[in-house]
Amino acid sequence: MSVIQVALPIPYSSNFDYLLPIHIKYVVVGGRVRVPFGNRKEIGIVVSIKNSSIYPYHKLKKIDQVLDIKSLYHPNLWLLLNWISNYYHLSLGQILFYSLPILLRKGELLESHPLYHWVITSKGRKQFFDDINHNTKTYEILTKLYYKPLYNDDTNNNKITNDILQSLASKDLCKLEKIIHVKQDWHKNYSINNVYLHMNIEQRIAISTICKSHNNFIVWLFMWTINYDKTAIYLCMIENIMSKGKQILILVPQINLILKMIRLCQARFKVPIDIFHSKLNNKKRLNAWKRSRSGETAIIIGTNSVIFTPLHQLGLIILDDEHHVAYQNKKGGRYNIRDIAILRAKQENIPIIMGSTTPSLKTLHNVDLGKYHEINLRQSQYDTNSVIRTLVNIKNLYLKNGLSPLLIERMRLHLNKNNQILLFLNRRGFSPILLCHECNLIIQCEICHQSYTLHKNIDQLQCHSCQRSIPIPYKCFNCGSKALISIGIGTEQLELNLKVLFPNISITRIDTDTIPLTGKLEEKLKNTDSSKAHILVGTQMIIQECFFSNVTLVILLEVDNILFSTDFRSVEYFAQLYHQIVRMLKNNSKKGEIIFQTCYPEHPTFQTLLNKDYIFFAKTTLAERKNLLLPPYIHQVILNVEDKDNKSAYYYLVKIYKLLKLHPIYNSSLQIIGPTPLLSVHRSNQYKWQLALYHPSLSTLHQITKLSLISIKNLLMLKKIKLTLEIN
DNA sequence: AGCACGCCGACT
DNA sequence: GTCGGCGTGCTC
Ligand SMILES: [Zn+2]
Ligand SMILES: [Zn+2]
Repeated sequence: MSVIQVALPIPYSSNFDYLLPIHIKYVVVGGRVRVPFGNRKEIGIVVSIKNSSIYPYHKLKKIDQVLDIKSLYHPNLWLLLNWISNYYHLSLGQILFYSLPILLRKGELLESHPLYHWVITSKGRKQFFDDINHNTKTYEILTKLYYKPLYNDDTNNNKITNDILQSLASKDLCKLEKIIHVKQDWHKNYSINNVYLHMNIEQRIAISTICKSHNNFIVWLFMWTINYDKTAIYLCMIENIMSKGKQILILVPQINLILKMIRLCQARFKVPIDIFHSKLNNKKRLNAWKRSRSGETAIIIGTNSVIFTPLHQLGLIILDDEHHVAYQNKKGGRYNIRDIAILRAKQENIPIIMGSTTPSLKTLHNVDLGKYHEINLRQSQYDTNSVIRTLVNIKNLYLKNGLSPLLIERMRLHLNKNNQILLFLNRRGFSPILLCHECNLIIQCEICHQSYTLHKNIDQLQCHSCQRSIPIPYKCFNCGSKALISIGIGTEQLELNLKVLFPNISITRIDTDTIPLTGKLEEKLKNTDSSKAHILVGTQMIIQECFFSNVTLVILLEVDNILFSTDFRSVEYFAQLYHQIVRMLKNNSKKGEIIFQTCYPEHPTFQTLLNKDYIFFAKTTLAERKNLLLPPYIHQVILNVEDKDNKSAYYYLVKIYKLLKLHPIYNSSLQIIGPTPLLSVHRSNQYKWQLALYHPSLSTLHQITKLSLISIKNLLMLKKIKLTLEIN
C-alpha cells in the first residue's frame, strides 16, 4: 500500500505519513486531502507518494478524503514554495497554505459541480414556428428558450417550474445540457484601443534592450523621471508579452494603487484583467485565482498576496515602486515580496521589471554587482532650480510654538498667494512628555517605561508603545505637586498653534487620531477648496495616500531624529520620502518650496539630500555602509523573540548566544549583536528582544540559523515565547 | 496549532 | 478530597 506524505498547516517542521484506503483510487502531489490528526481533522497538502515510511507502520492512519484531482500548484510555483520553506525556515505546510485563497484553505472544492441549462431542440424550434395557438404555456416557454437558454436555478423566478420543463423535455422539445464554459480567448485576438502609443527614441532603445533577453529570466531595474516614460515602457512590454499569448503579473505596494494601474491597462487593452488583494472578499479572491490559473486572465494586478497566484502561462512580472516599505511582508513569514517576485521570475524563467524613481539601496547594490540590469530613463541633468530647497537653522533658538520666525514668514508668503502648505511632524498628540516641575518626574507607562504622550482633546495620556491610556493626572505621582508641564510638540498642539498664528486660514490635521481608516483621507480632502489658502498638518501618512496638486510649500519638522536613529535604514527611507515630495512639487503648476527645520543644517546627509540627486545620495550612503560593514555588504539574520513575562525572551536569546559561541562553527567572521530589547514595538504586556547575526557568507549564515532553531527546540518552556525570523 | 495529560496549589 | 491553572509533549 502506498504511503502518502502530507504537509499540515502547523508550525511543526516535518510532514506526516498516511495510508491510502482501498476505496480511494488516486491522490495527486500538490492536491489537498482531509486527514485525521490527533483527535481532530485537518486539511493537508500531499507532498509525495512513497512506498514505505520511517514511521511505525501500525501507527499510520488512513486518509479520509481526497479534495483535488489536480495539483493546486504549477511545477514552478511548487518548487518556489519549497525553496521559501527552506530558506526562511518556515514549515512547508504553513507556506503552502498561506499561498492559497482562504476558501481553498478551508476545503472548498475547486472542480465545482457542472452547471446545466435548458436549451431548445430542433423539434422544439420547429414547433415554435409552426404553433398557431400562441396562448399556451408551451409556446411561452419555447419563445423564451428560442432566444436564450434557461438556467437551471432561475427557472423558479420566471414562474416556469422544472416540472413543466421536464414535461417538454419528455416531448423532445427541449433538453437539459451541461454548460460549457467558454473562455474568453484573448490570446489570439486581444485588441488595442485606438490610442497610438507615442514612443520616443530613448523609450525605443529601452524596449529593444529589454527584448534582447528573449523573455528569459533577467532582473531589470527601471528608473525614470517623467511619468510618461513609465507608462510607455510598462504598456509596451505588456503588449509584447501578450502578443506571445503570455500572462502578466503586476505588483503594486498599496491597494489604492491597483486602481491607477488597472485604469492604465484598460485604457489601452481590451483583455480580461483581474485584481487580487487582501480587502477582496473570499469568493472574489478565489475567482481571480481560478481565472489566473486557467489562463482566462491576461493581466492580474495586486498587492503582496498576488505573488503566489498560479498563472497558466506567465510571461512577465512588473513590480512597481520597488523600494516601497509595504513590500515587507508581515503575515506568513517576514520576507520581502521583492525577493520572492525575483525568485518566481527566476523559477519561471521570465523577465521581471522593477520600477522606481528612488530604488532601494539593496537593489542598486545588486545592479553594481551585475546581478540586476538597469534601464535608465532618468534625466541626467538634476534640476535643483524648479523647487526651492531650504534648511532653517533652529540651533539655540527658543521656539514658542515649534516654528521658527523665518519659517512663519515663508508660510505667510505662500498663504498670501492662496497656496496650500503641507507640514510634516512625525509625532501624534499634544506633547510627547509630561513632566513635574517640582521633582522632574516624567510620567511614564508602568509597563513600557516610556513617557506617556499627552492627548488634550480626549483628556488622556497615551502610551504609543502599548496603546494604554490613562486620564491626565492633576498632580505628580511622586511629590504631589500640581505643577505638571508638557514638553515638546505633537501634531495636535501644532494645529492649535497654527490656528493662533493664522486665524483666518483653514487647517486640517491628518494623522491616525483624526483619520482612523486609510482611504478616508481623500474623502476628507474633497471638501476643501483647492483655490484657497490651506494648511495641512500631519504625520508621514499624509503622503502615502494621495497627491496634493495645489501644495506649494512642504515643511519637514523634527527631521534630526533620522540622523540619530538606531535603524540604519531610516536615512534611506527619509531620502525616498524627500524625493517623492520634490517630485510632487515639481509636477505641480506653481513653483514649489521645501524646507527642513533642523539643528544641523551643515550635516552632510542633509547637504547631499538637498543639493544632489537620489542616485548620488544612494552611492554615498552605500559607501558609508560598506565602511561600516552594514547590509547589503554583509548578510543579516535577526531572531525576534517575544514573551509576556519579560524574562523568557531574554533567557532564550542568551542561551542561543552562548550556544553559538561554543559551537565549532563559530569563528570571527560571525558577528552576534544582542540580545537587545525592542522598546518601541511592544504591545500590552509583550516584550520583544532580538539577536542579530551577521556573516559574509549567506550559506554559512543559513546553516547557523538552522542550528539555532534546532537547539531552541530542545529547551524548556517553548510555549512562553514567540519567535520570528528576519532574513536579510 | 490544538489538544490531552499530569502535576501542584487552593478552596468547598 | 477535587477543581482548575499551566507546563509539557505529541500529533503520521
Ligand atoms: Zn513631582
Ligand atoms: Zn506602554
